[in-house]
Amino acid sequence: MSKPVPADFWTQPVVPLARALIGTTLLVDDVGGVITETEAYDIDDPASHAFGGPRGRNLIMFGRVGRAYVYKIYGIHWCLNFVGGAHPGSAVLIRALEPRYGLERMIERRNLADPRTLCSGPGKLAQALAIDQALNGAPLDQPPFALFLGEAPEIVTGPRIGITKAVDHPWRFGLRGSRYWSRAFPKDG
DNA sequence: ATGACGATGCACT
DNA sequence: GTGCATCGTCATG
Repeated sequence: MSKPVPADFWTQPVVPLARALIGTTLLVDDVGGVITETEAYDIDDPASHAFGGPRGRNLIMFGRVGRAYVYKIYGIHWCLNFVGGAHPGSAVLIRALEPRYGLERMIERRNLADPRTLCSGPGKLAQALAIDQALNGAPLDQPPFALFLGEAPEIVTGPRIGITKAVDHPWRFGLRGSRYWSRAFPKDG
């Protein structure tokens, strides 16, 4: 963990932003680790909650950058996004991280001890870091959030997971060689 | 290893 | 009523 996030970090286009977030250390209340997997979602993107313009739950995506967008999926799991990009209506889904800090609290919350699967998926990550609706709209540069850039790592790329529209956009990014992904990336990536 | 399936709430038609 | 930016469990190869 090293330098804090520069002020213009969040206003770069969302795809480079999603790449830049790989290798970043994310803490929520001192629990977290190194982000190993992200996905970009943009406004002109049928798979995005922002598609079709500002309404209902997606309003946060059209608000200030550098904030959390948290939503519930399948009635059960929470998912954490970072609002950012060159224009309103874009965000980065945080899909996985390598646990480094607060392992005991993650293990409690997940009721499972294998570090490999503690945060290997957006729903698991949210559960391990106690992300829920209460953090929707919360600024990422203030507690309980803390974010620290690392050295720029090597990145692998692939199609996004779990969507049925715009399936061919290669907007999923991973920390090359990490064992802490939700699923493998296709070869060559 | 891969695949089916249910859980459970809410946005949208 | 339908469809999710998912996960754990169960079954089968």
